[in-house]
Amino acid sequence: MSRRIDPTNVVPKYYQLASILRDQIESGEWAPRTPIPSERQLEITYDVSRTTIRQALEYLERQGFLYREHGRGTFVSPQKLQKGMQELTSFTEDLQRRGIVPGQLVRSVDTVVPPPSILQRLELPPDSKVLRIERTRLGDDIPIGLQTSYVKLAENQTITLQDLEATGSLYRILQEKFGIIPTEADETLEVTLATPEEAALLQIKPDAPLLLNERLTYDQYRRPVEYVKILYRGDRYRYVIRLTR
Amino acid sequence: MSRRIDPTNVVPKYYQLASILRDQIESGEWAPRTPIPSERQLEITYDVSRTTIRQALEYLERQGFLYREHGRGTFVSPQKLQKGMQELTSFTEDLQRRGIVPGQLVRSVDTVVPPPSILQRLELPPDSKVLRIERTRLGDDIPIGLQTSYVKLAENQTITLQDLEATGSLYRILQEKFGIIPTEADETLEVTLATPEEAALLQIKPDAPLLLNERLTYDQYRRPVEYVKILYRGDRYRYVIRLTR
DNA sequence: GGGATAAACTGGTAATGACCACATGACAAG
DNA sequence: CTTGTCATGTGGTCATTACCAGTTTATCCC
Repeated sequence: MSRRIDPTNVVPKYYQLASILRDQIESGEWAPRTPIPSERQLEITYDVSRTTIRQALEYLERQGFLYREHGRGTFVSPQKLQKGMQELTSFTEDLQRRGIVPGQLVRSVDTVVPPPSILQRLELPPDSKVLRIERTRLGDDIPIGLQTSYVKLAENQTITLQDLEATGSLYRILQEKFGIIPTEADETLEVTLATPEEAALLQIKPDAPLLLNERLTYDQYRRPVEYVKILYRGDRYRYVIRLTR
Repeated sequence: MSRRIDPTNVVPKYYQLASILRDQIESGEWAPRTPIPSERQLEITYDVSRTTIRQALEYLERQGFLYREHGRGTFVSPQKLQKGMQELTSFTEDLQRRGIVPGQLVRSVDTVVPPPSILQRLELPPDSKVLRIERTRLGDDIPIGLQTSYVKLAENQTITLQDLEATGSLYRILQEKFGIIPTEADETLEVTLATPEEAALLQIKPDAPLLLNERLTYDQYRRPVEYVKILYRGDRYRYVIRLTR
């Protein structure tokens, strides 16, 4: 056993346990496809109830680290499945995970009245104003995507260029400044062709094929908070996703 | 209260309860954004323990029907979020859900030695044979995608054209005939251009932009079972996905 | 040796009871 | 009226106990 569970810690026990077990998996101490100790054994080892054990295991199972077979045991997932790609992540984390150095150029931050279709998706009345952020996404310093975000904010809330350049992450700002946690999102992907303006910004030819990614993000109260449109260079970007039944 | 829980039923109580609650939500009896009864109240109403209540609620929460707010209650999700799109579904279900009549032409079913890159992804030794299925996917009788599946099967297992035409679903065959349950998958999406052959099959011009969807599917034991490549017409298909944190 | 059976595992479901953390509203104090 | 406090209701965490349902292994019997 590597670490122990601290009963006085404010972090829940099941979460502490999950962290410990995840470490054992990621360090290779427990090999893929091999069974981990049984729930009754873990109960003894870590001196917590089976309730807690199962809560931790279920958490790791949902993240793709473990899988269970009734009557046989709980097993470590093959490494390929351990990368939790099913989650709602930002562009930044996404590229980092793939070994590409992410970067961005903020082209503009302003307040506008967006097209009606976008207002409707954000569940806002006509002529409402929202924050618009236009960015160029970079991978290893090469432009790979044009991103336009429309963010629903309350009257007294705003985000500045300085905020964005300080953290680089819109999601972190939303969470830390306004307590808004992006929790769910609907996303679509389709093919389009570059307009001359888009082509210039992406340093490609007009009519070159692009991957169009649209996303509507909801917060922890299931209110739409952000509509995003990203145009990716077709030759430099690939969208990756994990699906679970 | 509509239905009751049958304690003698082989179906677990939490699952029975989840079905009942899901019906109340889908029928509109419980409106979006309104709180459902508290866990203590449901305990009394359905005469089961809070353990069971919470198991049912957690299940529905993961499916997107409910969301919780600590200290406030459990709420019905907005309808848009109730469609479980994050799941591993087949092409058929996918189109049906979007109101398009799905169809397919099975172009060929045979056994081949696939390219090394595919063998590697299926974790098979060089020169292994796999089942190849080539299909044209139709939406409202128009070709919208070319699908090539490579399926890992044991020596004594095979799938025939008749099997496929009977059910139309490869996944159902895998499950019912061999007990293989597709559980997880890694998927990528990118842009390519149509070769002359592909263009002919899809009734489009050569070099027209296509959406390339590759998928590696794993079974309940986390073994790769199927590699799929689908080429969609860029002007007739849009990929839709739900993301959850 | 072969085959049926039973014991000893595994995870899955369920009940009960306790306490904690957070949100809300009633109410008293200023 | 405003502010702070406290009671109450909500979901979140945890321990304990019991039994069920699959799987594997040992064992007995032929």
